[in-house]
Amino acid sequence: MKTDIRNLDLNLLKALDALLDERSVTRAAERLALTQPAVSGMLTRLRECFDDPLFTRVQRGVVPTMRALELAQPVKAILAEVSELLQPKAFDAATAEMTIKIAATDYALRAVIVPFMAALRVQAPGIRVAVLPVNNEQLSAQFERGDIDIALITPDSAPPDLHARSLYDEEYVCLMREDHPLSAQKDLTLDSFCAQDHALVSYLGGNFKGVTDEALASIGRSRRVTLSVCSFLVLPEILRVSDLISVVPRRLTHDLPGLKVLPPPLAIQGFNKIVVWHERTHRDAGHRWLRELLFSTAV
DNA sequence: TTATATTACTCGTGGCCGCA
DNA sequence: TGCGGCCACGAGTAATATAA
Repeated sequence: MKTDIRNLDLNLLKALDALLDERSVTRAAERLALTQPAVSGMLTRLRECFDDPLFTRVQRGVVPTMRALELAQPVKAILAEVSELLQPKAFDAATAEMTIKIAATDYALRAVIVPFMAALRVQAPGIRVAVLPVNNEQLSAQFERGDIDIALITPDSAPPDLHARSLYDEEYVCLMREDHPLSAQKDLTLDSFCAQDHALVSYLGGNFKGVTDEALASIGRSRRVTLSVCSFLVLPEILRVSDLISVVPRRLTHDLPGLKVLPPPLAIQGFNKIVVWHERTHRDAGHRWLRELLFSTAV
């Protein structure tokens, strides 16, 4: 039989390597944790593969042919490369160069991505981040195609086939301009809260009701929402130049000069923010490091 | 005498096929 | 399309034959 890669496997190369080192079928078998006949059989298959006797029998063992000696170094090199291939690739954040794609709402952008980026720039300056809008209906497909690597969402919109971990529990607070008439109140009353004109964020746009209205309805009260915007990011500017107040997630109220935060006068159900990712990136050292950084920077 | 090669057998795996 | 049964094949072992 002529040399045919289809009949050659790594175990045969390991046997050839052991035979070249030991010059004995019996000792090669001991090294490979096999029996002598097993290695003898492997030698037979090696002889067929390379169309050469490879080893000739002598009084105490076997001696390699010229062909076998030629193979010694290439075989060792191949086995070393395979061994290296099987080692998990080390990840060095300081020198890593990669792009991570994160699906996030503008809320998550400010609450999670901003502190994440501050730490990332220091620890891994070679890593680029692309933030994409969240598309709940397409999330699984986007992960499968590799369009996104991580998504920052709420548990109710998480597909069951993804890995998920809770990031934090968010609560709502009331936000208004610093010199707003209501800001003088130590505790915002329900009556003054309901009497005020409100602004809210409707992620899909155009909606004038949210979790605050549901909480009010449950106690038989209501409010007037006069502005609905589709982004959290413009809300502070609007509140600074108007008498509108707004109920917003607490993490959006950090570092907002000219605005005041008060606890809402009723219980409003908060929400849980989670991170989801696909099996495709689950074990990758770089992605694992990035996820841990995300968890450590989200407070 | 000692080490290698061969033989007979066992066991695990993968391909094929029929069935629900 | 998935599952289970059947079969063939390869690789292993123990026992034994053979060669240096």
